[in-house]
Amino acid sequence: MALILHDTLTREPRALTPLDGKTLRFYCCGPTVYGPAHIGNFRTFVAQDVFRRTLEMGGLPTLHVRNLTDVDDKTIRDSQKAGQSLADFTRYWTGKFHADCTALNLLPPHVEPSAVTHIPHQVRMIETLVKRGHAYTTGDGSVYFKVSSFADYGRLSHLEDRELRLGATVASNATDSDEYSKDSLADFALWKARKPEDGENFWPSPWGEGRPGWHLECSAMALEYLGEDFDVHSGGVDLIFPHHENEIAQSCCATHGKFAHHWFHVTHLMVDGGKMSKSLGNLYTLEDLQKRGYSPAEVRYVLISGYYSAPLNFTFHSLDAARQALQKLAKFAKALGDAAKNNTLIPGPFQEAWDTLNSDLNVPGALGAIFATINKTKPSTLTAEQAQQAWSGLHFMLKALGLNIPAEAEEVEIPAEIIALAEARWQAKLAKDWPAADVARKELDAAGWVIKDSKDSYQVVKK
RNA sequence: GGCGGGGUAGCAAAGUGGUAAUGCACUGGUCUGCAAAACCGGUAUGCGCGGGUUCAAUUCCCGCCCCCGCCUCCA
Repeated sequence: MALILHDTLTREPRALTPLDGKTLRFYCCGPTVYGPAHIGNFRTFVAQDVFRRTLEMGGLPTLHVRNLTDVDDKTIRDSQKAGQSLADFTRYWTGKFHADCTALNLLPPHVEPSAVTHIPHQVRMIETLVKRGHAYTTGDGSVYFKVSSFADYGRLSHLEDRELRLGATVASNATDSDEYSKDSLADFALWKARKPEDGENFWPSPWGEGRPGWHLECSAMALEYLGEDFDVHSGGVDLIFPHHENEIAQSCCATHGKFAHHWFHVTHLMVDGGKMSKSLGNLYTLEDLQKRGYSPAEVRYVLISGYYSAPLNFTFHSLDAARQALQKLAKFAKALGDAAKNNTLIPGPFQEAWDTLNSDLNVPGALGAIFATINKTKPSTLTAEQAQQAWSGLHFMLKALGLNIPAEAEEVEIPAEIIALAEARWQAKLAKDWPAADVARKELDAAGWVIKDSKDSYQVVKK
């Protein structure tokens, strides 16, 4: 079954079949490594991860390329502020990013190229664009892409000429713009001439020392690892314009290919019903949430629990709900029994959930179908074979969604006095000495332990 | 203003031209000395508002209101 995915460019759902007939090749715009990524960033990366997992579980191999932006205004500025070299600074934040990705159970991309290590590729591309008349140099040694040279510009974002011309008018009227200003405000930098504030961060080029423009890196790296034509390009909705629009323009003008054939954009995460921002104090990192006692798996659950194309409202209540939902999945898996475990993962009784997932990555619909199946499946009534199928189907879906269900509460050391207290309470209970039993239970509670009684035994667990 | 995404129960969130999945919360029951835990149930006459089409609309059409994002380097 082929995954049906909405395409931003054609604005319609389209079945994904690999251009080369074998491997689905896709590019994702990665993070700018100048600080900790927040959960909004991760909504996009997690959605891309579900995308990849869905393809692979469906039997289609992928080639996943995601870049690291390790040179731009922000990385240069903040590395200087931190008194570090750009390389040291971005290495640190790249490490943090990778740790978060691992915690969130994101499959590492097959290729993770960085802008700094692909300067020659970018320079070559600029040379081609200049040679073909799509780019021009300015007096200071910068190079700009000439937007008016690409007729299709604006097709992805559906921006009309009016908006683009608006920029041009402003440019011609600007009195404070420097003497090297570009022809049109819509034109964007491919190569930025070295400036004093860049410090040590400059590279040689045919146009003099400088550094590459932001938009170009993705085009150059996609070309290097995926070729002139590839299947899917993905990123947050905010990148549609100008970033992806510019990528299309550069790439189509520098090659003979069509660049990405399908565009997959993930809508932004909202927090408490509004935009996430530092000033509102509602910008969270994974670390922030872990400090509050939430697991990465719970965060991942929340991030995938909304349709990728619709706004998702993040709240702490939704994290609590995610915790319970994961527990419910874990309980079901456990109730199937150890004998149900097997290595064959097929959707089986969870076929409806799998179909739903393949329908434009409808994760909330798929989760609903998973729970619906669970609710009508009574583990105790299943034959050994049925239990195995249920286990297989559940784990097939969990793998496709990248959800790790909570492990059995690992054996925590229970202090001797707690064991003694619990035992005393149990004996009091057996002796029907209710007051004494209740006192013991209260003491345990105060100490952070809770009693779970069953017919003829009990359990003490940490609160 | 232009473009795009939304407005469904207390919260979150699917879905459909024929009468609303699912998770949380809430609530009833079983169990319990009472609880907790566990298990079994229940809970939207209604899908932003107003019109229209239709035997039938939350689902299609028209108008309006509100929220979010983008409109030059923010996932």
